[in-house]
Amino acid sequence: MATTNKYMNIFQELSSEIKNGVFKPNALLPSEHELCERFNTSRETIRKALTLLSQNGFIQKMQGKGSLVLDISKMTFPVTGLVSFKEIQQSLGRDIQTTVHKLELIEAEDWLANQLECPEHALTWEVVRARTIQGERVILDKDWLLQSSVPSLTEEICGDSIYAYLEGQLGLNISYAKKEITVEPATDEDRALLDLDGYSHIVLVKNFVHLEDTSIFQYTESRHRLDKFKFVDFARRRK
Amino acid sequence: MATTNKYMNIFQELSSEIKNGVFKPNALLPSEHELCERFNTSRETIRKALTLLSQNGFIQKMQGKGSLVLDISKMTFPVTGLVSFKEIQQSLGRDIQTTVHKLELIEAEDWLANQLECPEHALTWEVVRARTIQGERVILDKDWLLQSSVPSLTEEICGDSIYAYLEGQLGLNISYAKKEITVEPATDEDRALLDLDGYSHIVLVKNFVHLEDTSIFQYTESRHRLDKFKFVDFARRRK
DNA sequence: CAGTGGTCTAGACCACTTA
DNA sequence: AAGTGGTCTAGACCACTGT
Repeated sequence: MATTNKYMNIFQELSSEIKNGVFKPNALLPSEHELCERFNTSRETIRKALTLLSQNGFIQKMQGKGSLVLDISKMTFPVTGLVSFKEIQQSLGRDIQTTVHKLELIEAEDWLANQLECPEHALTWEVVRARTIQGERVILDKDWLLQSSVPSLTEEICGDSIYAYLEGQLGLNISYAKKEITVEPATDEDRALLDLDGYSHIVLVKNFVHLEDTSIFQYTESRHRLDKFKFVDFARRRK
Repeated sequence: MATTNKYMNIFQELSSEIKNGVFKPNALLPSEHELCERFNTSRETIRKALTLLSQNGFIQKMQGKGSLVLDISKMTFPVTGLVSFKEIQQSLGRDIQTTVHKLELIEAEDWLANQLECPEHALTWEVVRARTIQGERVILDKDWLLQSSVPSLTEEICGDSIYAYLEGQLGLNISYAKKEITVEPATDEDRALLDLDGYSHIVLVKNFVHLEDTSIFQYTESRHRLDKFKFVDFARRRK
């Protein structure tokens, strides 16, 4: 829970107080000066925490006035950014089953080596999983992970959350990702492993995940039935 | 060009140097200490500029090593965040025509008042525009703007860029927006005003745009033909 | 070890809001 | 005028990377 960072701790404490209604929407946070006293720290440190709150949609800072608490309930929260399928569904309190259809160590073909920006024939875990929500198989997740970063992988881990294993057990440092969302014709595999319900197309979310050394170690295709797809994004205007 | 902010100027100068190849991908930026000397400023100010570069995908900071320049060309840049249709298309060098189908001042019905979080019957500009790309009408933009924020609106402005008018002429301060992306059945209006090419569904991007006082002043539905939709997102992991 | 970035401080000055 | 947030500074100490 407690990270070593002062401003990170303050951010987490304030954000959970907002979530728990200690600070209500449309009210003002205590002033930066007051927060300095409460957390016994300097103003720049408080400001780093407030900047994080602002970037994550918790508050709106207004010069001369204060920091206004935004209404999180209106934001279908935080589905944007680097959040795994499981984290999102858990936050919605959904009931999900995962079926692992494939878990193999393969050699990367040229198209895959291209996506992963790795040498051809690099050893790669290929994982195919279907996600069942409320009795319907509506998402097909296809993952490729470089074995150089992930030495071993078991069906048990894939049935749970790969992310939790990577960050928790392996201590991999994920730093950023690029997502691409498009709509594509459904493949035979989609029709076999999903309940497509007559839809001829699927929403394809490609995800390129980078480590702190900037190398790609995971490429994911998340294939969603059209009517079960939703993406929410919160963005601040950069002047 | 030159904002009053030192760190903003440094961010813009460094980012354009990266774009122009002064700093090449996979090379390191000068150290923070060196940048302090070059820009004649303190280290925290340099670090604010570098944080912006990092958040926007230009660099990856590595403790003990330095700031690595990322390969922007791989990022289909910056389609994420609060960028208007016109800005995106211009950045891709595309050839676009806009047809204004409707431009009326109406009273907000209940569903619209709900989206805009405004009183019912509030005076609202309703704008419907079709976007033609390479000869095909593939995007239908439906905008609603509160007249209290936008007193007048002409067909000429709508044919160009509403955003440029709002920020440039009216001086409106847009601060953040929430986007929702889903897939919906095409309506009769979609079929009438777009070249749907047989597709039964469209990608719907809802956009709620907020001002600095946090009020919503614009609600937009951007309806895309399935095969002409693409969304790119760059996200950093928040630990 | 020297050099890098990561965090934190105490204070300064400015711009904006409200009364 | 007093209180708020926005910017900037000069310095400190720490953690990590390389040689």
